[in-house]
Amino acid sequence: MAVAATKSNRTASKEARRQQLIEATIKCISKRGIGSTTLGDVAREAGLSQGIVNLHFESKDNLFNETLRYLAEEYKSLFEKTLEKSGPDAADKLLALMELDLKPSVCDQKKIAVWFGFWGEVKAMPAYRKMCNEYDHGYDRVIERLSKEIIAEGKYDNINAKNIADVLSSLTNGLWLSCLISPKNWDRHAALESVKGYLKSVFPQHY
Amino acid sequence: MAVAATKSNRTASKEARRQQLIEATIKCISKRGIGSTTLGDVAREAGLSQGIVNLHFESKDNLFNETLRYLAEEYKSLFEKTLEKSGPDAADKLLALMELDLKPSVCDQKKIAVWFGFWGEVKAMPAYRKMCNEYDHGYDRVIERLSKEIIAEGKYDNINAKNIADVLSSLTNGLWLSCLISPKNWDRHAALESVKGYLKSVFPQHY
DNA sequence: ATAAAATGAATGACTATTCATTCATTTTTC
DNA sequence: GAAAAATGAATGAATAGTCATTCATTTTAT
Repeated sequence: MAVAATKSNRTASKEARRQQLIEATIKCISKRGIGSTTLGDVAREAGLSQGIVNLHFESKDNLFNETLRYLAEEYKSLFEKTLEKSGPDAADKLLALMELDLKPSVCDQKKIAVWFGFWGEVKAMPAYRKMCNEYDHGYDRVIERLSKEIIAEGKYDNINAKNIADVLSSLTNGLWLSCLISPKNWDRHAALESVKGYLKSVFPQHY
Repeated sequence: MAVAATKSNRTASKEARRQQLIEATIKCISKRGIGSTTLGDVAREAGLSQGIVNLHFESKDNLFNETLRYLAEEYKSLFEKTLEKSGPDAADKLLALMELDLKPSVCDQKKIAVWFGFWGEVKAMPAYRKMCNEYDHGYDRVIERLSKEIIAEGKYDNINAKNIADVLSSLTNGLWLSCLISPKNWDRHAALESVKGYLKSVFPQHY
């Protein structure tokens, strides 16, 4: 059992508190949106006191930045693990990565609400844009590289790996948005079929 | 010349003022995000006084709702005009609608920033979700119907019109998001090629 | 002159941040 | 091993700043 968990509720380790507050922030943002999430809300959600966020995060801005970074790191780690464990072919890896994006742990209403909340504020906070760009660019390059391999293997003509990567990343983001806006009609299985349908149509020999 | 335009700057018609304030709102949201757009900002952007928004829109909430409705109506009208004037075949109509989404007047950084701003707040404001759903659903049905026609014409096997419609709408939203987040690398032409590439791969006889 | 439109200072509600105090835990002392 | 002292996490009331909204007054149009 981790040390932090053995401690009483009153004094948890600094790291555990930060984690607890970030999770409360995700819940609050997904319930109320960024605009109407107050530090009081976050503290209440975490079952702690008014001043607690400033104690651990210095400022509201910083809490939000760290929350975004937390989600970005979590995704990054899943992405890398997936890339590593899937295979052996590029086609398997590409499919595994697309499946990852639609897994319940990634394509989760709470988390998506936070992502879109931040994207909506991207103009106001250049820090968000910078962070998003840095992470996303890396993923796009991986997808492009895998596409290139598949294209070479299949001797596909007339298709462009960059183009495929663009479509796949846009498609994923778009599917997430539907999940956020029309959760009632949202169907994880149908979404995956959409992605597979696309892969089949561009790489018919592989899927 | 329209009547409104002939009036002096000081006292414009009610409609012209509302329009002016909605445009100022779009500018402000695209610059600062929804979260930090104040009524003072909007008034200043419009070159008017502090209390002006409440005079014409009653409340901030109402101003934001009307702004969203304005954008939605503007798009609706473009969509209908495009559907009507393009053709004659379903394939032409479908392409024209996809091209519409990437035209500078629609795929415009300022407007997209507003859309995503609202989407980010969708959890907090059920009114937004309702409005988005109502409009979007109508477009999806049109796209699906056109896809069905194309499928029938081309006797395409193994493809599902609903699926195509989902992909196309997700793809568009995703391309808009890239335009918002990475405006530096954003390339309208490449985006259109991505969409065309998809159409070609699912409807090879038509595109 | 009257009505309509616009102004902008004033109000009041809300909320991020601060900080003196409380409390559980750990360390030191004897 | 028990009592005393120190630590630092957590609290929550108080502060300070922001901003939506109101409204008495001014400006403009007819």
